[in-house]
Amino acid sequence: MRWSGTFIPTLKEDPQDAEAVSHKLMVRAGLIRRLSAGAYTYLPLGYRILRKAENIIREEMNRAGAAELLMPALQPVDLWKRTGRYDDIGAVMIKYTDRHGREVALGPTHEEIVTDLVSGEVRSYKDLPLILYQIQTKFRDEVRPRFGVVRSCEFVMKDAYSFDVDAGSMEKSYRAMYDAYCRIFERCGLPYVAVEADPGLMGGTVSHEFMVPAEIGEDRIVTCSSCGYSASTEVAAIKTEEAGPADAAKAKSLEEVRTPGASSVRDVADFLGVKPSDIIKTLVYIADGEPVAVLVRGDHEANETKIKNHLRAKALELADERKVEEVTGGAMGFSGPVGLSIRMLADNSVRGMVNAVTGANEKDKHLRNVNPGRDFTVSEWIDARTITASDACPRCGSSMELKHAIEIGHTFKLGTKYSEPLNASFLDESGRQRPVIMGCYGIGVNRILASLIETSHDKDGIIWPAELNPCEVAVIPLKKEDDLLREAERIYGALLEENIDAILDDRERSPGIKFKDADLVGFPLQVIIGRKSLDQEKVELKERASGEKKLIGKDDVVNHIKKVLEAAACPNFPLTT
RNA sequence: CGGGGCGUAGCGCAGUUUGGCAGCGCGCCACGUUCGGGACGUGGAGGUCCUGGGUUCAAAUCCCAGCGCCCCGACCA
Repeated sequence: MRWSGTFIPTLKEDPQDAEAVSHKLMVRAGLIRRLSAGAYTYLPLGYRILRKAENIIREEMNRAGAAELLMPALQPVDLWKRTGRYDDIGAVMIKYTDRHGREVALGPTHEEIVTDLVSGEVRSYKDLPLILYQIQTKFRDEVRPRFGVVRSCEFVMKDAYSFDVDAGSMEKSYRAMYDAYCRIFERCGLPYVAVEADPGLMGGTVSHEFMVPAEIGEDRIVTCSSCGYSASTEVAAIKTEEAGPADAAKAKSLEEVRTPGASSVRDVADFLGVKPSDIIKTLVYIADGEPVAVLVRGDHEANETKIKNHLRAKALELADERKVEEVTGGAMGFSGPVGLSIRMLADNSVRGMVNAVTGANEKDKHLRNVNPGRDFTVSEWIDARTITASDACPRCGSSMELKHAIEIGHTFKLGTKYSEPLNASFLDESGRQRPVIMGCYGIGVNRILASLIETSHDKDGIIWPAELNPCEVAVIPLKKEDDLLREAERIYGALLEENIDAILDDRERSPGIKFKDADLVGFPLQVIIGRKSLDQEKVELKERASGEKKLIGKDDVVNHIKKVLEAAACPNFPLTT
């Protein structure tokens, strides 16, 4: 590849519409350009990286025994209606009505399609197990596209689906995929963490998210360095030493106080001179149409995933002002548990609270000295709040770290959520019809690039790992002089001969520009051919990551590069299945 | 969808408060000198000031409406 003719529009300054480091660098290095919010063009160099990531994924999926196929992005919506996800996912699904009046979706994911496919073809236990995958563009009408390719409306996903005869067999498929994911992210040079997660709309019981800690991450995870426990904050359980009942002897008598205008926890705490942890926050939710009150301590965050899972609700949302008034009889912001007759869930930490402050279900009024048990009755004590950095590890009790992270992969044990409604079944050895047991496994390929850059860059540009980069070696002649150019051509040609991915910077530009661009784009190895070194029959080899430069004989440099690349390649990971 | 910000040459921006010739830096083109970390000189090209409407002798600038983009929130597989 030659620089001229490849279309690598690099930028000296940050684009004004980018905030995230990875977004800025991808635009500056000439990897992507925005078409509209959430839709990006991959320029030649960006596309090369994307394809390298895809190939790493391909190699590891194939190695794990999965088979690649390609399904249509156009999907008839009735399959989605059969699994009940048409309503669940409806809003993010991009749909249109075709000329025959049929409703068609642009695939946001493919569980329905692949299950339908398999249901028609798999009949016997002898056809199983089976793991199918594809690498394809997905479409989602995102509420808020963000951070360049981190959350876009059109993105490349590797989605895999496993089909097994029983749970034990599915466990093996799941493990094979999980291990393959570890190898993939390792080879991509990502500092990833696999965490326990909530399956959400995908369904199933168990799921793992593969996360890359990064400031711009939209998800939050906790990790324990002592025992290795890690989980999404959506599901991380709280260690419940706070579950003891209140000390009744200390309880003072209930008292109503005026708190004009003070409705937020902060305001009420300041107004009454108490701590946020002395306040019981009362949230009114609507779960599948039914009102539910949820009590958490003032300094805690209610965890909607936990609440939703406890209620086994399909939809859970905070009640609006009108609904709050209807349910509590009081103004929004002044809700409290005393006298409230709806179903009431409370976080375990509320149980031990003595003489707490709550809303009085009346505008501008709160209650003091509220005591659980004496003043109100909770229907269910549950773990209803989100873990914080000060909580102990639920497994070993040590302190935990809380980080933002980008989700790059997600694996699910689905069970029969799709195989049952779509009739994907097989005959077992005894001739009995049984639904296949499924798993599904996704990787956001674009996010691999963005999260790698997010975690691997310096002031000059991007630092790519050995296997994932726009090009392994850049050959850079510094001057337009015949012998320099001739030597550059020779080395470039010899690298290609050796199957080494190389780019020749054949532009007539000043050395400064070539140096800056090479570091910005981040070619891992750079062969610099200048007057000073060539006069001694040598060229300079620069390592982008360390910035280290050495002089090497011009006839030895290709062999030297070969060795460096071999040493940098990731070792083969043992297959555990 | 709510809150905030932005929209002027390919890119980054000033000019808008107080209406009066469309600007700066980088990039681009030509010529010359340069050539080891974004060189220099001289000359040049390049504009729907986001769009539409209004006010005015006069609008990038004031008013109204709309569009686009970014950030925060809500939401999220």
